[in-house]
Amino acid sequence: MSATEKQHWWVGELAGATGLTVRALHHYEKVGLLVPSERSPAGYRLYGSADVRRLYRIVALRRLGLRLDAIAALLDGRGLDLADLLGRQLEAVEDQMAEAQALRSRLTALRDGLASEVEPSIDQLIDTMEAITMYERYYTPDQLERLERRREDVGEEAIATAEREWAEIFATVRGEMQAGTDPRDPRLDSCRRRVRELLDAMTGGEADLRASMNEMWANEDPETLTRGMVDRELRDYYMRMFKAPEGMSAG
Amino acid sequence: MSATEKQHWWVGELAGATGLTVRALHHYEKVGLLVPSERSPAGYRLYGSADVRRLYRIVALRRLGLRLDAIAALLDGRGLDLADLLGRQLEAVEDQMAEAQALRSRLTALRDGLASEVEPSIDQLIDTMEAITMYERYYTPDQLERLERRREDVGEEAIATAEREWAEIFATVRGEMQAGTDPRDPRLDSCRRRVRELLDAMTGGEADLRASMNEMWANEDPETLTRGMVDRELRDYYMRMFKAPEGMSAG
DNA sequence: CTTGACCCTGACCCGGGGGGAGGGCGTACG
DNA sequence: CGTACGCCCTCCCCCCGGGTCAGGGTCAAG
Repeated sequence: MSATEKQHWWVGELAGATGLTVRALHHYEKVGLLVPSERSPAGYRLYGSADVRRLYRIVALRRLGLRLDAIAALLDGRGLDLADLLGRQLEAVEDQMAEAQALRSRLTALRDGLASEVEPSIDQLIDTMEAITMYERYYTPDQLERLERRREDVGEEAIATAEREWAEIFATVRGEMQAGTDPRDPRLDSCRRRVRELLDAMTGGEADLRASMNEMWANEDPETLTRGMVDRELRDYYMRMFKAPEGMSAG
Repeated sequence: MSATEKQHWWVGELAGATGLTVRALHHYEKVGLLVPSERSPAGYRLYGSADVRRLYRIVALRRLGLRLDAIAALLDGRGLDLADLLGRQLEAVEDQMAEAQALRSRLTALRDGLASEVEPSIDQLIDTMEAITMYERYYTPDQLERLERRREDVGEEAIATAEREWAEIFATVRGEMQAGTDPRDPRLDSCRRRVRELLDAMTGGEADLRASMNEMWANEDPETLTRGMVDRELRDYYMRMFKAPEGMSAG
């Protein structure tokens, strides 16, 4: 109680010192998180040193993303297992990171998917979104992330080159199909080899990626998947190219 | 207009089909995003096939995290550069990912920092938070992430071992200090070597981490930094251990 | 006494709906 | 033909963490 020590602070001083706004301090009072211990005769809020200490704790806890009611409960010692609270907070943050990552992955996929268009239309955007949704049905979030990282690693040019290669391959295969060539004919060996190389480049040889890709390729509409480049007939011919001759079951 | 084709849907059907709630569809109508083109005599909302198509687009765009007003603007063709919108959305998502990552990093650091306590108190939590805030002042987010990854890589046991080693080193150094040994005395060479090894283990030999660490070590209160293990006197003695003899300037 | 910076309360606003009250329809079954 | 059950309607308040007025009082220096 020495006369030289400051007894109380006005709301503006505290706001300036903590980086909060006056309005925020009003709000904290309203929800019962920080009620100034005194008022001046004119009704001004007067915060004592205990209030100030409490405020600094509030600010620290806010940096963990805790909600105001959780902070109040903590500071007032009302139950709440600390470790448990932090654990649940961590879980919530990880959930929202996963959500944000999914969003980002969709947005970048969309950007890449629309990059070739001069002025992309909403229709194209929706189509691409449907393709993305399809991908999300077949790949786990983890797999999608790995695919994305691979795309980043190989770079845009390599991807553009690969796209052209696929187009060439499918053109060649379509030609053989229309010529009536047997899909297992050795004449298609070079195509098969190039396909294997391309797939290896896309998946980095990871088997689970390959499995998910095959699953999608077998079940989904190829026209949607390849944006019109491959129709069902060609897709079925293509799949027969890689089937072992004995494995032809009637199912 | 064939009689066999369904002309319209009730809200509940659409809600069930899209995974939205009836309430959400009411909301979309209120904000003008999706207004059913008809009403039954009793006032029931009747959605036509165009409405349904629009709704599916809304759902697709919502998966990008777009706001309802942005979606309405897009679907109504009101200006809005598509690429620009997606770019800004991506930026926003990346901001919120960075924020979530900062939160997660604080929470895990806190968990690790409090792991040694049986039943951590709020006071200890606040102290640890202050230490974390200090770290954030000296390391960039990127550096913090690298430090964290290194901690994960070396594992808990190695960290605990390192902690014990630091304690031993500081005990030894304190002994020499109290015995009046010159900080540059060769007798401390083995300590210096162990310190260098430990720092290398912590930073993986990355120079910028080392620089930030030195900065913090030089400027901050060592008692806070080491939770009371090192006081200012010992810190200063320790720093002189690594200074070149000629480099002693008066500034 | 005035001026300018500070303070007060009260109220509405944001986003994307959740939840419920109170009451009207649709339709299948007895 | 009644009735039971599920669906639908509108209207209203609630969440969270404050932002942003509006309208008026207070403090300290000149």
